[in-house]
Amino acid sequence: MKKISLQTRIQRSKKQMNSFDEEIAKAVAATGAFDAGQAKKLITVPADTEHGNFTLPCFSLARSLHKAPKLIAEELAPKIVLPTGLSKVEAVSGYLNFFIDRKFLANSILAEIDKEGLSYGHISPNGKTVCIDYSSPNIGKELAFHHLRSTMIGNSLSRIYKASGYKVERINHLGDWGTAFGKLIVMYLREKLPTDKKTLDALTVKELNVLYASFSKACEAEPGLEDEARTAFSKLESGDEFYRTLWTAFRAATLRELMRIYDMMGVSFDHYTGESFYEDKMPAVIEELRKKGLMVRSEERDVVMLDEFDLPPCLIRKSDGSTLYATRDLAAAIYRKKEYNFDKSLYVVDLGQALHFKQVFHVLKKMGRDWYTDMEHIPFGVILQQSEDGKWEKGKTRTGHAKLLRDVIEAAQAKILAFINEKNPDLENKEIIAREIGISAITFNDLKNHRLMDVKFDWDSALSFDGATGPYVQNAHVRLCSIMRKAGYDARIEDVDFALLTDESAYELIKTLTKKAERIRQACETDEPSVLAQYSLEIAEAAHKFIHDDRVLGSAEEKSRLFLVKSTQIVLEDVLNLLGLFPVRVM
RNA sequence: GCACUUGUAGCUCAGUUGGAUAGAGUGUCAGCCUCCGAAGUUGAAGGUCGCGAGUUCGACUCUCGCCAAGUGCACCA
Repeated sequence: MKKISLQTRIQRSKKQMNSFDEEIAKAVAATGAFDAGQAKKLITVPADTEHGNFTLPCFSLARSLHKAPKLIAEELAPKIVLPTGLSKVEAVSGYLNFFIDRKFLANSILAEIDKEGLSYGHISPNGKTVCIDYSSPNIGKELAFHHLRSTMIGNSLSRIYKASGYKVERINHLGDWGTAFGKLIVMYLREKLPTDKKTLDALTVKELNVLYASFSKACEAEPGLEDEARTAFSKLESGDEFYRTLWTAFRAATLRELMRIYDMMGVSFDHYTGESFYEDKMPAVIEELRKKGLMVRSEERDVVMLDEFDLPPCLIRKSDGSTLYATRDLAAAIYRKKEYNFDKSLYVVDLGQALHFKQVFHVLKKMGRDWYTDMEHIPFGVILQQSEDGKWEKGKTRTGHAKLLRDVIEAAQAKILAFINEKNPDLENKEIIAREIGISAITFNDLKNHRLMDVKFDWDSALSFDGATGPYVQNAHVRLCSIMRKAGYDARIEDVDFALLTDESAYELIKTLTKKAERIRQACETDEPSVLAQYSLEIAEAAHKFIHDDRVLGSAEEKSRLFLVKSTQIVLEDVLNLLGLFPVRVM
């Protein structure tokens, strides 16, 4: 007797899985009522399970056939020869509803997860490169709470793109150049702080932050200070060695603290090419603009006019000759295209800068860089916190009242730790686990809704274990791990009887697992980590319900159910990874 | 003034790309642990999908016009 290899079986079932809609379309077309293309377009997944796994509305035929849709469906249903893997077709009020064979579904999906593991649902390399510019904080300031959004959205997107087959260049475009450094230098010298090497090497961000605050304060009494700062930056830009020494020290101090926090959050980058990196690449850009006659003199400044796009002019150089944000972004865009030859270049930056990016992209267009269409601003809303009078407000940076990210992380960790001490005091490494859960909770709170929504941050709901939260999703993962641990052996697909995984709870869970590839695709296409955050909730819910309804250990169905537990854990772990959450195994 | 973003249950939000009776969480009320983590689960109540037209068999979804809130709009980034 010939045995069909597992490999062949999987390939066969996978093919059938991915083309259910096509198979249905073909089967329907065989009746002569629809053509296959038309039918495939109409087939959707109904919201309600009662209406099957796939549905085909027949309303569009009503006119051409001069018949009620209800009748059309009823006449069609008995004529349809069901493709493999489908168990029945039903005609209900104008819809043709198709039902998948539960056993077949369980078999094909679990075999696929068994074979592909964590990368189930991923796409193999497509040879394309995407640059993702995220986090990009300003040097000299500590990471504030609102920097979290770009960091976490970008971190998640970089993982999602990698899972979608892209080569990803993760870029931290540090704000390490610009007038801000003029301010720091002015203040540093004004306060007569020591400038010997030892002192400079030991500088901390905290001290720099104090300098910023005192600069703002001093400005109120002495408005001329702003000009002084601009002059100082201009001097730095033109190569003053002493200023350069100070700048290097400021940068190094900030970077040390940044790295510490990124490590803690599990965030990393391939390139720390900040704005200063493009310092020597800007003259060529300016020269090109001049040569092409795009740069004009206006009110003492050099600008590129963008009237034809209904946009305000883009400033290239200030009246003192120093460069601006846009100049550096132009140089950076051109450098990245040359260096990485990207197919896509993303900028994860808050919504407030939409106009700036529009301008930069259009200047590139005028420069004849037709790849400007591959660049995309990925905007997001701000983080709001509730004030005493109940109003949602932005955290403010200028007044220095903004919450520091490290304080927020510490507070979250403490809160989770207190909870662990109450529920599970003997847990090993509980400080680290508490920190991972705390960071995940904050991250999840940030990613669970659409990017463009403002995040209304509320401690109690973000760190709660109930509802749509990070801890809730992690708890589901932990419970699955716990059952696997207690089983004491590794579940194998050879021991599974798929007929035992067809009850309502198991079926719903399996159906949820089938959606992974589609959700990753959707998250990537729309640059929306929230798609996967919502999906993780769906998985957690279905998993909770399954282990609530279907006893695993000690049951007659143990081996089959344990395998479903394992498969679910694998899917959930990867989704948590894609979101940038820590998939903890105990808590 | 112009541009962009957002309006869905008391509150915080989903809504599978135009499909069937608009769904979760939270809060309120009522259930479920001799049983793998109750950090869970079941149910009740809660709606003019901002307003008004249009497109069509069908609109929370697409188009247009209003209204409200937020954010940008030439020497910060």
